[in-house]
Amino acid sequence: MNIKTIAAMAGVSIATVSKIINNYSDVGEETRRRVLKIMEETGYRPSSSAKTLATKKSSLIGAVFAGKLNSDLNHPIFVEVINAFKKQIGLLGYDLLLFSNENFFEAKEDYLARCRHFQVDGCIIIAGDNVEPSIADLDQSDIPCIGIDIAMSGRNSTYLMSDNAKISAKVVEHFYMQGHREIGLLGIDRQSGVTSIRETAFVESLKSFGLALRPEWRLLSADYSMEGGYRAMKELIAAGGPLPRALFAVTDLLAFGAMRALKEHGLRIPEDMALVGCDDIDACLYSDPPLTTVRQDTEKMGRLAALMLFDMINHQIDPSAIVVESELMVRGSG
Amino acid sequence: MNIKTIAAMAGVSIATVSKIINNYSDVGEETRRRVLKIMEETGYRPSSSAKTLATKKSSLIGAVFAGKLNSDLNHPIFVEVINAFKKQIGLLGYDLLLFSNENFFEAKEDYLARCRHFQVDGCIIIAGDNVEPSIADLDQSDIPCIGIDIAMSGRNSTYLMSDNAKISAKVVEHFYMQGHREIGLLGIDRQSGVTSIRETAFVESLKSFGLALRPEWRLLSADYSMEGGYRAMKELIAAGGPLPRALFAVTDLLAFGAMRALKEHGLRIPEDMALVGCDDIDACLYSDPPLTTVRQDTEKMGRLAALMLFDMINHQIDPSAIVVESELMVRGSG
DNA sequence: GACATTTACGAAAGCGATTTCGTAATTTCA
DNA sequence: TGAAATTACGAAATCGCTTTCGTAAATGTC
Repeated sequence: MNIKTIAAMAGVSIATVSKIINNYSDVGEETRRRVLKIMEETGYRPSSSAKTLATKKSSLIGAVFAGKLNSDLNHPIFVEVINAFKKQIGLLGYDLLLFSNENFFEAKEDYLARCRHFQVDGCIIIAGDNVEPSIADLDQSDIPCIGIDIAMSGRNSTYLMSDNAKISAKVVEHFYMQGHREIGLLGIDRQSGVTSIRETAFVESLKSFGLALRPEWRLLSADYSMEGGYRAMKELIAAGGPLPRALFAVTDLLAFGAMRALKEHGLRIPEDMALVGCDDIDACLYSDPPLTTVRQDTEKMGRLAALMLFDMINHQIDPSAIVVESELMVRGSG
Repeated sequence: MNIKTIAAMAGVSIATVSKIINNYSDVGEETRRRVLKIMEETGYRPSSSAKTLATKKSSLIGAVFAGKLNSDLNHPIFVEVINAFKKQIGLLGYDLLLFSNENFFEAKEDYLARCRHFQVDGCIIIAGDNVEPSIADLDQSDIPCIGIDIAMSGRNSTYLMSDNAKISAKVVEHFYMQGHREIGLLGIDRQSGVTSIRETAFVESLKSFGLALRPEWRLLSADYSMEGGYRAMKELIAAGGPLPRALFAVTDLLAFGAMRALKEHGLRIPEDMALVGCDDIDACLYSDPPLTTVRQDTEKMGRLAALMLFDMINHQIDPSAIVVESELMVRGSG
């Protein structure tokens, strides 16, 4: 079932059928109706590969998961972003191509080559920590790209991220308003990614309130797991020194770990220690007490990303980066 | 940068270049090396659309989210399955095409048409409740399909699901061995999908132990949300009658809801009521107490699905359905 | 009524690959 | 050494669609 079949059935040339498909004006009204009817009846759909070959447009958006979360759809925040993105981009007539990055046959993951291979019209890059350098090629290429949680600098690229500095400021202010002065930070043993922005901004923010972060209250986890948060808090308690009365964990998972450690030692949340996480993953609602946290508006992030990318593809505008506001969700833990 | 460029640079015909790309044997060793070198240096990659057009194979797997979870990547279990699937299918040389199903311009979601449009080599169908009828067309088509949590019957289709009946049996046995005889069920106000299998199997299993499910201990939620579980449990408590000593929730989220309601009334878990969920979503580890649940081996499910689909595509075998064993994860709640 | 426009359509040349088949050149073998 | 077999390559058709350009017929204009 191809364009030739339709043309033959309608008694017209394939050029005419093509013109009807693409809404050209130089087709007679009666002919158009006749061909349209046949297409409807036969359920004909033009081949995407032939169309792409001819037009160099694929109506496909490539999705790259870069850095530490390589290939991981299974990330509480990003899956929400990509989901919202997919919805919106679908409304705009595109489908999402998830690049596999498990192909050991290729020494290096050359995302640019893969984008060209599939002739994607645009690309979304979801970034964890330690993004691989090949992303830079994509960034600098002529393919419209939008980065999530990664700063892009290319002429056809832009990015979108939460205002991570503001997130920390909001938490500090929240603690301060509640009367807390003994405040700790549970962070990550790493110097890259959005969480490190949160950490430094948190310290800065404390300063602006005339507070300093005591070194022993700066807890460090080796990873983002609950286990990491648990261990860090255990160590702090074991050290026997005074504990902070409020703690900001740069990630909800870390907060859950800390929460467990605190409970094991009979400490109450928030009475003995107020606890605030970051990201607002689903589980915040299921924990006991429900975790106070900073909500990243993932739905908005995904939707905006799609809208921006669409604009870049179709009007080659050169947009500036987008910063999405976050919201403090005050629940039971602090 | 196309095959013609490479051919010109190497001083051979495009036919020869193509043969080298596709590992034909009738190419001289020296020529092969020379062309390969040029391809390497220029970073040339054949166009996917041209290749697909010529071969009718796209190296693409279509992913359809059908039924109640329409378009929702954001589902605790399925996202893990699709993630594992993506990994494995990537190793086998395929990429994943996520169909958008938000395109209002098409009255009905004709997945078969879209598969043909993109000439996907195979298709994975992730199914929630109330699957739309158009899935049947896909099922009966010549396109190799694998269903997750949906029974497929087509000649080129198969499916994979957890042994949901066994899941319930395991829970009943667990409760029984712990000495529980007063057992309740928290289910869904619906007659389709895997959870209803769990419900009926649970009742059957109780019977096999000589137990009956008291009607008032069969709690019903309108949806799968935590809120639903919370409300159902609230009502049961408000009714004032005797409470079961053990409860199986067909979904972890429902269990979390019930857990909250119980806590609000000062009831302890598991001392006053043992609670077991189903699916083992991440949050089970973060709840207090950690939720005893039945773990679906999503990693295995995704991997097996990919392997099966690959076999179906490449050896047109006609495989039988796969049932994946689940495992009871005994944690703090029951 | 003669000429200029407009309308409606089709022929044909791509797009970038694959694949069949033909054919020189080379090797094998009796 | 001559015929047969093998090797190494290329010409050309093909996949299904888009798009330019040409043209016959219909329409408009004065």
